[in-house]
Amino acid sequence: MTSGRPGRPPPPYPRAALAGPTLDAARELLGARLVRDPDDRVAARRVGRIVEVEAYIGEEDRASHARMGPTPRNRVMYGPPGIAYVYLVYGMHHCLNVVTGPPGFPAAVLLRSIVPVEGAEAMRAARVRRSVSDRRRDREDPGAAAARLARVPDALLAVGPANLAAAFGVERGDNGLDLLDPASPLRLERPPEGESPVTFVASPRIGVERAGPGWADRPWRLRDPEAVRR
DNA sequence: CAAGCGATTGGCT
DNA sequence: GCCAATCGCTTGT
Repeated sequence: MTSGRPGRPPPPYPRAALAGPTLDAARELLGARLVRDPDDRVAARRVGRIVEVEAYIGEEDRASHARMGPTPRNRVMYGPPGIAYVYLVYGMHHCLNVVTGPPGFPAAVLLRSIVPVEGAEAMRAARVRRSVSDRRRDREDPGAAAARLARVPDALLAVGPANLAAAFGVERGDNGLDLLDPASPLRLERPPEGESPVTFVASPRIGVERAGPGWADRPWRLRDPEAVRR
Protein backbone atom coordinates (compact mmCIF):
# COMPACT_ATOMS: atom_id res chain seq x y z
CA MET A 1 0.00 0.00 0.00
CA THR A 2 1.28 3.37 -0.87
CA SER A 3 -0.90 5.86 0.96
CA GLY A 4 -4.22 6.46 2.60
CA ARG A 5 -3.30 5.06 6.01
CA PRO A 6 -1.82 6.82 8.98
CA GLY A 7 1.91 6.98 8.86
CA ARG A 8 3.84 9.34 6.66
CA PRO A 9 1.83 12.35 5.47
CA PRO A 10 1.48 12.48 1.69
CA PRO A 11 3.53 15.09 -0.17
CA PRO A 12 1.69 18.37 -0.72
CA TYR A 13 -0.14 18.74 -4.00
CA PRO A 14 2.05 21.08 -6.10
CA ARG A 15 0.35 24.38 -6.90
CA ALA A 16 2.37 24.67 -10.10
CA ALA A 17 0.46 21.67 -11.47
CA LEU A 18 -2.68 23.83 -11.56
CA ALA A 19 -1.11 27.15 -12.54
CA GLY A 20 -0.68 26.45 -16.27
CA PRO A 21 -3.31 26.02 -18.99
CA THR A 22 -6.61 24.89 -17.46
CA LEU A 23 -7.01 21.88 -19.74
CA ASP A 24 -3.64 20.64 -18.50
CA ALA A 25 -4.82 21.19 -14.93
CA ALA A 26 -8.03 19.30 -15.70
CA ARG A 27 -6.07 16.30 -16.97
CA GLU A 28 -3.81 16.54 -13.94
CA LEU A 29 -6.81 16.44 -11.60
CA LEU A 30 -8.17 13.20 -13.08
CA GLY A 31 -7.01 10.46 -10.73
CA ALA A 32 -6.18 12.88 -7.90
CA ARG A 33 -7.71 12.26 -4.48
CA LEU A 34 -10.34 14.46 -2.87
CA VAL A 35 -10.07 14.08 0.91
CA ARG A 36 -12.47 15.16 3.67
CA ASP A 37 -11.34 14.73 7.25
CA PRO A 38 -13.75 13.46 9.90
CA ASP A 39 -15.78 16.22 11.51
CA ASP A 40 -18.55 16.58 14.08
CA ARG A 41 -21.17 15.59 11.51
CA VAL A 42 -19.52 12.63 9.79
CA ALA A 43 -17.11 10.55 11.82
CA ALA A 44 -15.07 8.82 9.11
CA ARG A 45 -12.52 10.07 6.64
CA ARG A 46 -13.73 10.26 3.05
CA VAL A 47 -11.39 9.80 0.09
CA GLY A 48 -12.33 9.65 -3.57
CA ARG A 49 -10.58 9.29 -6.91
CA ILE A 50 -11.55 12.01 -9.38
CA VAL A 51 -12.95 10.50 -12.59
CA GLU A 52 -14.88 13.35 -14.22
CA VAL A 53 -14.13 17.08 -14.55
CA GLU A 54 -15.08 20.07 -16.68
CA ALA A 55 -12.95 23.11 -17.57
CA TYR A 56 -14.21 26.70 -17.52
CA ILE A 57 -11.63 28.99 -19.04
CA GLY A 58 -11.49 32.78 -18.95
CA GLU A 59 -13.98 35.61 -19.43
CA GLU A 60 -14.33 34.70 -23.09
CA ASP A 61 -15.87 31.35 -22.18
CA ARG A 62 -19.58 32.05 -22.53
CA ALA A 63 -20.40 29.09 -20.29
CA SER A 64 -18.25 30.32 -17.40
CA HIS A 65 -19.41 32.30 -14.39
CA ALA A 66 -16.55 34.65 -15.26
CA ARG A 67 -18.23 35.61 -18.54
CA MET A 68 -19.49 38.94 -17.09
CA GLY A 69 -16.18 39.88 -15.49
CA PRO A 70 -15.39 39.93 -11.76
CA THR A 71 -18.46 39.80 -9.45
CA PRO A 72 -18.92 38.98 -5.76
CA ARG A 73 -19.78 35.39 -6.60
CA ASN A 74 -16.93 34.53 -8.96
CA ARG A 75 -14.17 36.54 -7.34
CA VAL A 76 -12.11 33.56 -6.18
CA MET A 77 -11.79 32.48 -9.81
CA TYR A 78 -9.51 35.49 -10.23
CA GLY A 79 -7.22 34.41 -7.40
CA PRO A 80 -4.41 31.86 -7.19
CA PRO A 81 -4.86 28.24 -8.30
CA GLY A 82 -5.80 25.49 -5.88
CA ILE A 83 -8.56 27.43 -4.15
CA ALA A 84 -12.10 26.03 -3.84
CA TYR A 85 -14.83 27.82 -5.77
CA VAL A 86 -18.20 26.69 -4.39
CA TYR A 87 -21.56 27.97 -5.58
CA LEU A 88 -25.23 27.09 -5.32
CA VAL A 89 -27.07 26.01 -8.47
CA TYR A 90 -30.81 25.79 -9.01
CA GLY A 91 -31.32 27.14 -5.52
CA MET A 92 -30.49 23.80 -3.92
CA HIS A 93 -27.30 22.08 -5.10
CA HIS A 94 -23.70 22.95 -4.35
CA CYS A 95 -20.89 22.48 -6.87
CA LEU A 96 -17.15 22.26 -6.10
CA ASN A 97 -14.55 23.70 -8.43
CA VAL A 98 -10.76 23.97 -8.24
CA VAL A 99 -9.45 27.38 -9.32
CA THR A 100 -6.80 27.05 -12.03
CA GLY A 101 -4.44 29.22 -14.04
CA PRO A 102 -2.30 32.12 -12.87
CA PRO A 103 -3.70 34.78 -10.50
CA GLY A 104 -5.75 37.34 -12.41
CA PHE A 105 -6.95 34.87 -15.03
CA PRO A 106 -10.41 33.53 -14.12
CA ALA A 107 -10.62 29.78 -14.69
CA ALA A 108 -11.68 26.70 -12.77
CA VAL A 109 -12.22 22.97 -13.05
CA LEU A 110 -15.60 21.64 -11.92
CA LEU A 111 -15.30 18.33 -10.08
CA ARG A 112 -18.20 16.28 -11.44
CA SER A 113 -17.58 12.72 -10.24
CA ILE A 114 -15.39 10.71 -7.93
CA VAL A 115 -15.23 7.00 -7.09
CA PRO A 116 -14.98 6.23 -3.37
CA VAL A 117 -11.62 4.95 -2.20
CA GLU A 118 -12.33 5.16 1.52
CA GLY A 119 -15.38 6.08 3.61
CA ALA A 120 -18.18 5.15 1.21
CA GLU A 121 -20.57 4.70 4.12
CA ALA A 122 -19.65 8.15 5.38
CA MET A 123 -20.45 9.55 1.94
CA ARG A 124 -23.82 7.80 2.03
CA ALA A 125 -24.47 9.24 5.48
CA ALA A 126 -23.57 12.71 4.26
CA ARG A 127 -26.02 12.37 1.40
CA VAL A 128 -28.77 11.27 3.79
CA ARG A 129 -28.00 14.30 5.95
CA ARG A 130 -28.29 16.52 2.95
CA SER A 131 -31.61 15.00 1.88
CA VAL A 132 -33.26 15.62 5.22
CA SER A 133 -31.77 19.04 5.90
CA ASP A 134 -33.96 22.12 6.10
CA ARG A 135 -35.10 23.84 2.93
CA ARG A 136 -34.62 20.68 0.90
CA ARG A 137 -36.86 19.74 -1.97
CA ASP A 138 -38.35 16.58 -0.56
CA ARG A 139 -37.75 17.09 3.15
CA GLU A 140 -37.67 13.30 3.29
CA ASP A 141 -37.79 11.70 6.70
CA PRO A 142 -34.43 10.18 7.64
CA GLY A 143 -35.71 6.62 7.30
CA ALA A 144 -36.91 7.13 3.74
CA ALA A 145 -33.74 8.91 2.72
CA ALA A 146 -31.57 6.19 4.23
CA ALA A 147 -33.61 3.49 2.53
CA ARG A 148 -33.37 5.19 -0.84
CA LEU A 149 -29.63 5.80 -0.54
CA ALA A 150 -28.99 2.27 0.69
CA ARG A 151 -29.87 1.12 -2.80
CA VAL A 152 -27.33 3.42 -4.44
CA PRO A 153 -24.14 1.47 -5.28
CA ASP A 154 -20.95 2.82 -3.73
CA ALA A 155 -19.57 3.60 -7.18
CA LEU A 156 -22.46 6.00 -7.87
CA LEU A 157 -22.55 7.82 -4.54
CA ALA A 158 -20.53 10.77 -5.79
CA VAL A 159 -21.29 10.73 -9.53
CA GLY A 160 -22.62 14.10 -10.67
CA PRO A 161 -21.41 17.45 -9.30
CA ALA A 162 -24.21 17.96 -6.77
CA ASN A 163 -23.96 14.36 -5.55
CA LEU A 164 -20.19 14.75 -5.18
CA ALA A 165 -20.62 17.93 -3.15
CA ALA A 166 -23.25 16.31 -0.94
CA ALA A 167 -21.15 13.18 -0.38
CA PHE A 168 -18.22 15.32 0.75
CA GLY A 169 -20.33 17.76 2.77
CA VAL A 170 -19.32 20.71 0.60
CA GLU A 171 -21.23 23.92 1.36
CA ARG A 172 -20.88 27.59 0.60
CA GLY A 173 -18.69 28.08 3.65
CA ASP A 174 -16.03 26.03 1.87
CA ASN A 175 -15.73 28.70 -0.83
CA GLY A 176 -12.21 30.12 -0.78
CA LEU A 177 -10.65 27.18 1.06
CA ASP A 178 -7.11 26.27 0.02
CA LEU A 179 -7.46 22.72 -1.29
CA LEU A 180 -3.68 22.33 -1.51
CA ASP A 181 -3.02 23.03 2.17
CA PRO A 182 -2.27 19.66 3.83
CA ALA A 183 -3.94 21.03 6.98
CA SER A 184 -7.20 21.85 5.21
CA PRO A 185 -10.14 19.63 6.22
CA LEU A 186 -11.07 19.40 2.53
CA ARG A 187 -8.12 18.99 0.21
CA LEU A 188 -6.51 17.41 -2.81
CA GLU A 189 -3.80 14.77 -2.79
CA ARG A 190 -1.90 13.20 -5.65
CA PRO A 191 -2.65 9.63 -6.68
CA PRO A 192 -0.59 6.93 -5.01
CA GLU A 193 2.79 6.36 -6.60
CA GLY A 194 2.57 3.91 -9.49
CA GLU A 195 -1.19 4.07 -10.03
CA SER A 196 -2.28 3.95 -13.67
CA PRO A 197 -3.55 7.25 -15.05
CA VAL A 198 -7.30 7.64 -15.53
CA THR A 199 -8.40 6.63 -19.00
CA PHE A 200 -10.64 9.42 -20.25
CA VAL A 201 -12.68 10.67 -23.17
CA ALA A 202 -13.40 14.33 -23.95
CA SER A 203 -16.88 15.58 -24.85
CA PRO A 204 -18.96 18.77 -24.63
CA ARG A 205 -19.80 20.12 -21.20
CA ILE A 206 -23.16 19.40 -19.58
CA GLY A 207 -25.94 21.94 -19.20
CA VAL A 208 -24.26 24.81 -21.02
CA GLU A 209 -26.25 24.84 -24.26
CA ARG A 210 -27.20 28.45 -23.73
CA ALA A 211 -23.55 29.42 -24.11
CA GLY A 212 -24.14 29.10 -27.83
CA PRO A 213 -22.33 27.41 -30.69
CA GLY A 214 -18.57 27.62 -30.52
CA TRP A 215 -18.68 27.41 -26.72
CA ALA A 216 -21.27 24.81 -25.84
CA ASP A 217 -19.62 22.28 -28.17
CA ARG A 218 -16.08 22.56 -26.84
CA PRO A 219 -14.92 19.16 -25.60
CA TRP A 220 -13.93 20.38 -22.16
CA ARG A 221 -15.62 17.61 -20.20
CA LEU A 222 -13.16 14.82 -19.38
CA ARG A 223 -14.44 11.57 -17.94
CA ASP A 224 -13.57 7.93 -17.43
CA PRO A 225 -16.37 6.24 -19.41
CA GLU A 226 -16.15 3.12 -17.26
CA ALA A 227 -16.81 5.03 -14.06
CA VAL A 228 -19.27 7.57 -15.46
CA ARG A 229 -21.71 5.84 -17.78
CA ARG A 230 -23.49 8.89 -18.99
C1' DC B 1 -36.09 47.16 -5.86
C1' DA B 2 -38.11 43.52 -9.00
C1' DA B 3 -37.56 39.50 -11.82
C1' DG B 4 -35.55 35.99 -14.65
C1' DC B 5 -32.77 32.15 -14.56
C1' DG B 6 -29.26 28.40 -13.74
C1' DA B 7 -22.07 24.38 -14.50
C1' DT B 8 -28.79 19.54 -11.25
C1' DT B 9 -31.39 15.80 -9.60
C1' DG B 10 -35.05 12.39 -8.89
C1' DG B 11 -39.64 11.20 -9.54
C1' DC B 12 -43.56 10.91 -12.53
C1' DT B 13 -46.32 11.78 -16.97
C1' DG C 1 -38.65 11.82 -21.76
C1' DC C 2 -40.36 15.81 -19.01
C1' DC C 3 -40.76 18.76 -15.16
C1' DA C 4 -40.88 20.71 -10.45
C1' DA C 5 -38.17 22.21 -6.53
C1' DT C 6 -35.79 26.47 -4.80
C1' DC C 7 -32.78 30.83 -3.99
C1' DG C 8 -28.72 33.77 -4.75
C1' DC C 9 -26.73 36.25 -8.37
C1' DT C 10 -27.14 39.39 -12.01
C1' DT C 11 -29.17 42.82 -14.58
C1' DG C 12 -32.61 46.14 -15.71
C1' DT C 13 -36.21 49.59 -14.14
